[in-house]
Amino acid sequence: MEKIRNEMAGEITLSATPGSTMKKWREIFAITQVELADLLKISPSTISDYEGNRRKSPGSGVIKRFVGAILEIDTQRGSPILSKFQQGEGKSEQYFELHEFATSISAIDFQKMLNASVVANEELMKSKKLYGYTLMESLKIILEMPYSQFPKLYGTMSERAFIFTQVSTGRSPMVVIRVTPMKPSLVVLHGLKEVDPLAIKIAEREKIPVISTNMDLAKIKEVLNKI
Amino acid sequence: MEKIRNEMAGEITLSATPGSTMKKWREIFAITQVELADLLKISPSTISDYEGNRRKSPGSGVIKRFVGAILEIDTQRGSPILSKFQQGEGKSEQYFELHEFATSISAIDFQKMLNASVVANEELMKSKKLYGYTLMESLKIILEMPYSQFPKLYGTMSERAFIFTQVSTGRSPMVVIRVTPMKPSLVVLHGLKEVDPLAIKIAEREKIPVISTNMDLAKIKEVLNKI
DNA sequence: AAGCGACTTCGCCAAAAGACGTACACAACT
DNA sequence: AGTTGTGTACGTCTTTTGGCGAAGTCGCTT
Repeated sequence: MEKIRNEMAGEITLSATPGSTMKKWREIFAITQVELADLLKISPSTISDYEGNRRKSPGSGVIKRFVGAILEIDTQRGSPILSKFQQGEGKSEQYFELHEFATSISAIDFQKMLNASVVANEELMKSKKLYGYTLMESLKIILEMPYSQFPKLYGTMSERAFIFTQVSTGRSPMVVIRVTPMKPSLVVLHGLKEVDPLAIKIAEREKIPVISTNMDLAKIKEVLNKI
Repeated sequence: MEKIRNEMAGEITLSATPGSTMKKWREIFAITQVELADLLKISPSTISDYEGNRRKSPGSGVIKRFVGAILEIDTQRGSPILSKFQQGEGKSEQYFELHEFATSISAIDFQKMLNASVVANEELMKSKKLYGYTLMESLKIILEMPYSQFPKLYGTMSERAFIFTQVSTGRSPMVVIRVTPMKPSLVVLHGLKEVDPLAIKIAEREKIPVISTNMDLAKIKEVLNKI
C-alpha cells in the first residue's frame, strides 16, 4: 500500500501536467469526481479544475490528500484495484519490514528513542546518520529467506539501521552482515541475553556500531514510525 | 535513475513535513544549499525556507525542480551517490524496458501512433485504455529470462501494451502470455512476417487485441516517450 | 578574535494556488 | 423531450506560495 501510494504521488509530482496524471489515477481506480470531492469535502468543479491542469503546480498537500482519498475509497470498496497492485509484493514482506524515515536522524537520538545500550563501537555512534530501518527476525532471515531477497534488505538507502529480533547471542546476525555485500550504518539487537565475542569482533572489523534494547516490539515500531 | 527520481518526489510529497524530507535528500547527496540555489537560480535563503518547513505545501513544480537539480549535480560529479542506488537495478532491465504513461491513452490512438495494423480482435480495440508499455525481445524473454522476473513485466499496471520485438510468426509471444497469470491489454508485434494461426487463436481466447507494426524501433521509443 | 562557509530567521511583495458557485456540454436512459 | 449523472469552463474571492535580501547564528580554521 505505501509503495503504490509513493509511486502515485511521485508520478503526479514529476509530471509536466500533474492534473492529467491525477485524472489518470482516478480513472484507474474507477472513481467519479463527485465521490472524490465528497470525501475531500471540496466541490467537484475543483477536482475538474485540477484535472484540466488549471493549477500548474498543485501543492504537496493537495496531492497527498488526493492520493489518500483514492486509496481510501478503494479500500472501502474492498480494494478491487489495490489488490491488483499488491500481487507480487507479499514475498519479501514475510521476511522483513522496511521503513524509510521522512527526515534523517542521528544514531545517538535513535539509541535514546529505543532506550538502548551500546554493545560495540561506541565511538562511531556520533558520526552516523540514519535514513530508515529494516526489521527482521534473525532466525527466519538465516534459515528461510532465499538469497535473491538479500539486496532488498537495504531498501533505497544503506544508511539505515538493521534491527534483529529474537536474538540470543548476536552472533548469527553479525555473520549475516559479514557475508552480505552492503553494510548497514547501525545494528540493533533485540532480546539479547549474552553477547557473543565473535559478534563484537565482526562489528569492529566492519566498523558498525551495535546497540541492544529490550523495549517491547510493538512499542519500538510505534516510536520509529513517527520519524 | 527515473525510479529513484520518482521515489524522492513521492516521499517529499507525502511527507507531513515536505521541507524536512527535501533536506534529508539534499544531505544524502551531500550537496550544500548554495550549490543547489546556484543551479536553480534562486537564493540560498529560499532553500532554507523550504527546508525549515516555512512552506507547508510546496508545489509540484518546486519539488520537481528540486529533485531534478539534486540528480543533475550528482550526475555532474560522476554519480557518486546515484551509483549506490542503482546497484540492484540492472538485472531486470537487461530483459525488458518498462514505461508508465503520464496520462492514459486509448488503444486506437496507440495504434495510430505506431502506424500499426490490427492482427486480431479488432472489435476489442475501442474499449481498451493503456497506462504504460513493456518492451521486450521475444526470443530473449523466452530463452533467457528467469521465471522470477515475469511478474515484473507488468510494472505497476496490467492495463498496458506488451511490445515484442524481433518477432517472426508471433506464436511464442502469445504462448508466453498464455502461461503468465496476468494479461496485458494489448499486444504489439514488431517485425512480423507471417502470422501464426495459433497466435490468433490464443489472442481470441484471451480476448487481447493484437496489432503489428514495422516502424523503426528507435522511432517507436521516441514516439511513446512523449505520452 | 577574526574570518569564513553553511545555514536560519524574518519582513515583505507579487504571483499563484485553492476554493466556490454558476453555467454549460454530453452521453445515457427512461 | 426531459432528466440524471459525469465532467468542463470560468469569473471571483482569500490564503499561500515562491521568491528576495538583510541580519544573525553556529561551528571551524587560521
